[in-house]
Amino acid sequence: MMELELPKMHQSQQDMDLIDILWRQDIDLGAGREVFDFSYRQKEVQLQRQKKLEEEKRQQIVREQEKALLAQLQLDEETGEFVPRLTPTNNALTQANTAPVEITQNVAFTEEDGDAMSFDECMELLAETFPLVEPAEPAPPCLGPSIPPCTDNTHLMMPGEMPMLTQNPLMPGPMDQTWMDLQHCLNIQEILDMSGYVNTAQPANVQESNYSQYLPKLSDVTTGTTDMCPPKFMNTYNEAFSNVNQMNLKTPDLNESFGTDEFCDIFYPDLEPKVNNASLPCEGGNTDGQLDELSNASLLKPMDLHSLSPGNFSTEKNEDMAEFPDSDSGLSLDASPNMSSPGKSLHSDGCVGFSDSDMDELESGSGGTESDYADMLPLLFQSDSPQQSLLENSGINLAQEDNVKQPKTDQAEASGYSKPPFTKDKQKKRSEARLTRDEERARSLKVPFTVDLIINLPVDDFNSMMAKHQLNEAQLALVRDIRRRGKNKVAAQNCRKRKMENIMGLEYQLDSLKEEKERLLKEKSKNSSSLREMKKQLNSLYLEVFSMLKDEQGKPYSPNDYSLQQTSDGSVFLVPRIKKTLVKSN
DNA sequence: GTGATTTGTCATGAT
DNA sequence: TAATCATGACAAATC
Repeated sequence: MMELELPKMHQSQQDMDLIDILWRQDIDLGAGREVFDFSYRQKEVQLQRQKKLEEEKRQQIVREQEKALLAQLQLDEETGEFVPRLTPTNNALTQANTAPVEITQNVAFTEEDGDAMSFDECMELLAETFPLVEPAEPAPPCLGPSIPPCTDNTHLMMPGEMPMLTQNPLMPGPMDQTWMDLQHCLNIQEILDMSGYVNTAQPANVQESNYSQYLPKLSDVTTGTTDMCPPKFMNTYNEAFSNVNQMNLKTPDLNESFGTDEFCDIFYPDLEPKVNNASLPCEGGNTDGQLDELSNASLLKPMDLHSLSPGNFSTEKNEDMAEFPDSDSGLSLDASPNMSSPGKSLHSDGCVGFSDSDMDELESGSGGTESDYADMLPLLFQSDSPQQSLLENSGINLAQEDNVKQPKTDQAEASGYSKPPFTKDKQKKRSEARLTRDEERARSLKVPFTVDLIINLPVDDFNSMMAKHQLNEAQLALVRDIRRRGKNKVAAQNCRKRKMENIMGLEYQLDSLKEEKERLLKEKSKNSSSLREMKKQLNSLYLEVFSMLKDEQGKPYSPNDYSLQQTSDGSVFLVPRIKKTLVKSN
């Protein structure tokens, strides 16, 4: 039991002491002891007595120390300051006795050998000393003549001995506002120092915090509020994207090719205000949602490999393929599978020279993957007929498909919607030539499936198809290689597309950051000028305060010899700058 | 002929 | 574990 009670008692003692401390701190606020606990009144009386005794002892010790130190100092008749006698023991004692003062004045006296205080010193001193001064008011009265000049250089002016400006009846009324402004000025300096405006040590925070403040201005150059991309936008995008393609993905080149405003205006006319949410339009979903649409619409048309058109592998069709080298893509992004299979080529005369855009138009109009699968899968699974049967059926379906799509192709071509770029056409032919090699291999091994089918069938359907046809190892290996290469080709194209979009997104971010940097630099310059002005005002105010402080003889105190300091309780003291000489002497 | 660009392919790791 | 995807690297074709 005792072991359990003792901790409780100890804890109670701690609580009591804590309450005492809190109560002492709140005396100024009018808090009564009973606010905390009635049971400790008696203890409080005892503590007060003990405290008085301690205070008396402390003051006595201080007085003794002052006497001792004073005995070790001598009055400089020229400066009127007390300077330590140059003996090692005295110096050591002086330092020891004046340590508390040194803490508050070291910076001023060690960093500056000159007599004048720096602005920062003034600001610090004023901020600490005059929390409630109003410069707009008439000049504040100084310490009254009754305030004796400090001659006690041992302890300088201890709070209990120093004239307290705040208690001076001549002290002016509230000057809260002005000193709030002055301290705000100090805060500005601190903020400027800490925020790293110049070195951008914390760019991320600054950006995030301030993004929304300046980005809206970018909207000034936006051309509209449409969420959809206008034709002009699309055209410009095409041009810009072509430039990007020619820039070899080098950022400096990108910078040169895209001006800041140009880029932003061109690509994100209606997205700029959203940037502060860290969701750039080229990143993540937005990228897919907008840039993808743009690029899909006119630039990097993604491969649509799902338009399957099983071809005919008869020998005579091989000859036809030789005549139409562009007729066997199906894998390429740029070549429409609908138009590319051997059978297709046979049944769609005049389609050889179609541009990629025309192909894309066809793809978009064809209903995409599902519809093509609907055409394809029945071919595969309606019967387990031999290969020839399958191929023949494929040819029929292709012919039917062509009848549907051909008019659209003609329409697109006739409208001149997209003229085939020569380079693209060449590349298309090249890719088709590559694909033809797989076709050739498949034909040489008598693989009963088209490359399109091999590549684009879902894995389950693909496995079913493979299971229904007994293929030897070479055929199986080739089919799987074709499928792997085809998938990888699409993946590579998507990967490159994403890479380009990322580059464009980063370019956009870079432009945004440049704009932000410019804005911050302007703001910094503005703040610096404001800060200089406030420092001037502060300095003049500081000197004005000092000019009104008079000693017993009516002489003003010199700011070089005295400084104003504020204690933690808000009291303001006039502190002589004797420490300077002490430091110098050391 | 050379450099740049595009595209396909392979290898490898991640999902 | 297999299939697929993502991506860097390389090579070939083309301009």
